[in-house]
Amino acid sequence: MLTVNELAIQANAPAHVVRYYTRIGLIEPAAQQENGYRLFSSQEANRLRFIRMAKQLGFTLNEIREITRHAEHGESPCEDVRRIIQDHIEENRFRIEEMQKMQMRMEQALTQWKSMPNGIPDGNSVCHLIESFDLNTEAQRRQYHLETALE
Amino acid sequence: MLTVNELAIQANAPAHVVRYYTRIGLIEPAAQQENGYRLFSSQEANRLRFIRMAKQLGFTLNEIREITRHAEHGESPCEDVRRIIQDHIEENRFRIEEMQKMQMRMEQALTQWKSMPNGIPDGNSVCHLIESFDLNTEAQRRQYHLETALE
DNA sequence: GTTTGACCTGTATGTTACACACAGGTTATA
DNA sequence: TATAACCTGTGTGTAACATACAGGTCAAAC
Repeated sequence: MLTVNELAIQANAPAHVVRYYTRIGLIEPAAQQENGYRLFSSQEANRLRFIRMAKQLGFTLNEIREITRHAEHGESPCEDVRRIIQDHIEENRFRIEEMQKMQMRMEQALTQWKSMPNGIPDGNSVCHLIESFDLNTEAQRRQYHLETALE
Repeated sequence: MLTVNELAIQANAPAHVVRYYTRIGLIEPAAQQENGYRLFSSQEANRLRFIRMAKQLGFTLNEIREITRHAEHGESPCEDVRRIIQDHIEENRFRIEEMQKMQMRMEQALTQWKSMPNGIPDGNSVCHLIESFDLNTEAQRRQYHLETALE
């Protein structure tokens, strides 16, 4: 039987994460010491390792919960796993694109601001750097055309 | 004077976001109708537009709060603005890389799994598809170090 | 004149995956 | 036996909204 900390070490996860997973019922202690400390079976260590791997693959904890629930009823969760991972791949593609757009906006802003002095705020303006930021400079339009032409 | 909805339209933000920003004190109604409805000045519409713009550039609401607080005290927030966006650019680069790695892992998993039959999980193996996937150990070691380094 | 319906209001709570604080328990060393 | 380091469970805080809820407002239809 493993305590929280021992389980954490075995499954290569922070201890507070073990406590969190226990709290939301993703893993379950097999027994309890008289002092209230939780004790886990080594089977539970396997489950925790599985959870961490699945998380590495981009599954949410709720999805993982679904998968393990299926598995407990003896049904094969693999169809679900394939479907979920397919969804994640598409969602990730979208997210990565969004982040890259954000990166471009930020870099462009920094470039625009290089030649601008720091201003002192009046009542109307908070920060003229941000307020004057122009997404549609000539340089970016050219960049944009280049990108879309490649799609 | 603008109601929540009118302000939302003017600043091109969802109304529930206007309510949220009001609740956390990022914007402030100038007055209140007898029925409790909030009324905003057009200057507040400027501020809201600023907030939305800053968010587009990747600033968090807390950062925006700091910036506007500086501006209210007559201090120029521009230095902070430049520094913050520089930090965000670096952090974002890291995150994009991580996402791309995860994307690769998932695609790799799908390919590997395509050639395998579905299995009925036994007590030990929750889903042999996932467990059989040979996780990129290098990536995981780094992830773990990142997590433990923060403790 | 009232009733229907669309639309609006504020507040409360749910979301995700933890991080941190707290008060107290345990264990090894001095 | 006292002290310090470490561990325990529980409670609350976090970001930035999204959703639900119960009710208010206003114009049009009857």
